[in-house]
Amino acid sequence: MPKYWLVKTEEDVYPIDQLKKDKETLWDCVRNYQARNFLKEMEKGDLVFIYHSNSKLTGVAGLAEVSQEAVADPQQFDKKSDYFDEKATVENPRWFSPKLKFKKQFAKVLTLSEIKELAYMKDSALTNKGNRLSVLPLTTNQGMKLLKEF
DNA sequence: GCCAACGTTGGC
DNA sequence: GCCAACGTTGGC
Repeated sequence: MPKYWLVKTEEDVYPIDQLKKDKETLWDCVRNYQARNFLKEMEKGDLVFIYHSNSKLTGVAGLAEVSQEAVADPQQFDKKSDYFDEKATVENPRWFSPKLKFKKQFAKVLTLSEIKELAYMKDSALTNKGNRLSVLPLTTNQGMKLLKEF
């Protein structure tokens, strides 16, 4: 049974269209411990909703699948990267990135306000107050029902 | 661009 | 370990 997750990306930075073109990408540059821990928990075959935050249309735009479990995020070792972390070493990396494979782009973006009206989405890190986490788990029930909205 | 809600850092 | 100051996220 695959688990369900939701990851955020800004439409300007890495939209679902780009994932579609790339077919597969390393989900890197996440620099938040809670989010990192969820990235490490992802298993091959898990389903991941792609959410556009800070965008013209804020909401769920598509679906991806975990194609490889998390490895050390290479950006943390690259001095020239904005995501360089001087406290991270190859032997003891701090940040991790799974590989995500494009599955589908939804015909329309399911907006945050629409998601908030769905009773089964009432209790999630996405709809609760705060909503700053960029990687979050959904329950199987939420994931399965959300898929049917498209 | 504004602002609420966090998360992180660093002094003590 | 506490907490103020600061930085970031994300909705609007």
